[in-house]
Amino acid sequence: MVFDKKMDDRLTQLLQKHKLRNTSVRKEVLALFMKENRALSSRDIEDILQDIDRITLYRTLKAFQEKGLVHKATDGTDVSRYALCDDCNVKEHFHEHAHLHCDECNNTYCLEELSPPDLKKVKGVKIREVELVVKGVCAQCVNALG
Amino acid sequence: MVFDKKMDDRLTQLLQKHKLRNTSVRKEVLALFMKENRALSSRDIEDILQDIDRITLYRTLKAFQEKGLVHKATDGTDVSRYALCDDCNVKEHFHEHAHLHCDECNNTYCLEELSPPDLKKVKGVKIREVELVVKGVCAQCVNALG
DNA sequence: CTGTGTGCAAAGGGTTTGCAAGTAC
DNA sequence: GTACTTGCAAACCCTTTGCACACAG
Repeated sequence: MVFDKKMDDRLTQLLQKHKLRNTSVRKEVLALFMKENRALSSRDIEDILQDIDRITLYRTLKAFQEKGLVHKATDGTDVSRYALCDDCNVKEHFHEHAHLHCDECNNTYCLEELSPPDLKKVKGVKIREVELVVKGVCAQCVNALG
Repeated sequence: MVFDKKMDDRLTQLLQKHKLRNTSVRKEVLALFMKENRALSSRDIEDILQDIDRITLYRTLKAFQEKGLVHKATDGTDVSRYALCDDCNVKEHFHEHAHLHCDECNNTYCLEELSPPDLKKVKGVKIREVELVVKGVCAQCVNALG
């Protein structure tokens, strides 16, 4: 995949910002995350970017996650999915948003408008991160089904 | 494992109530769920009940889940964990509670006192189930760590 | 007796590790 | 030049499937 200069610069900058080396695999994967508006599993990426080695992909996702470029999107399924950390605080890696897993298309989307409840009322435990997992049918499929 | 009569009756009744045949494997697994106050993975159960065949265990958990005796406890890890459906509506299998996964002991507990927020405000999607996934340190470990 | 559960073996799917060659900086 | 990344093979772990035997109702 060849990107136009503007896109290429953007990808390079994002990688550098997260202290990740600027390789073609990483740029392709990152570009895919920016293009798709859903959480991607390793399998999803593999199916779309067919020229990428599966093992390299696992390591790429691991590196992205460690450097705070993506986060694991818990969606209640057995498959690990990842989504871009657009706005999250990289240091804390705290994600106060929700994910919707669609029963129909089997995709997972971030529900930006939703945030988990305040958990101050829970006594005795230390809370580091909260995620809201929603299962149902996404807007696209609701429309398609009529 | 041999249970006293009272316990044995209780196990048998619970299984019958959920239209599950009354076998020794199922009684042992069910008894373990009742004893432990945490969500159990297949591996957890296997480690504790060492005489139980792994494959039978998978099938037992699947049957329990299908008959509404246990539910999958989403906790953001890669391992599937199950917890007893004490109070949930079996028909809908709707779980309005939260799970806390402890970074220290790696266990997952139900947070009964917490319930997910009302999601009526989300437009355009159809919501079937909501789970709240909390990551942090459980009460026991908070105490142990001082 | 009939349908279901159990246990073994084998296979499947996703993920990780070891290592040699290649590449970014 | 050095440290990191890539790609292939192999291994690993968790889970499912097929089949014969055993058991609950």
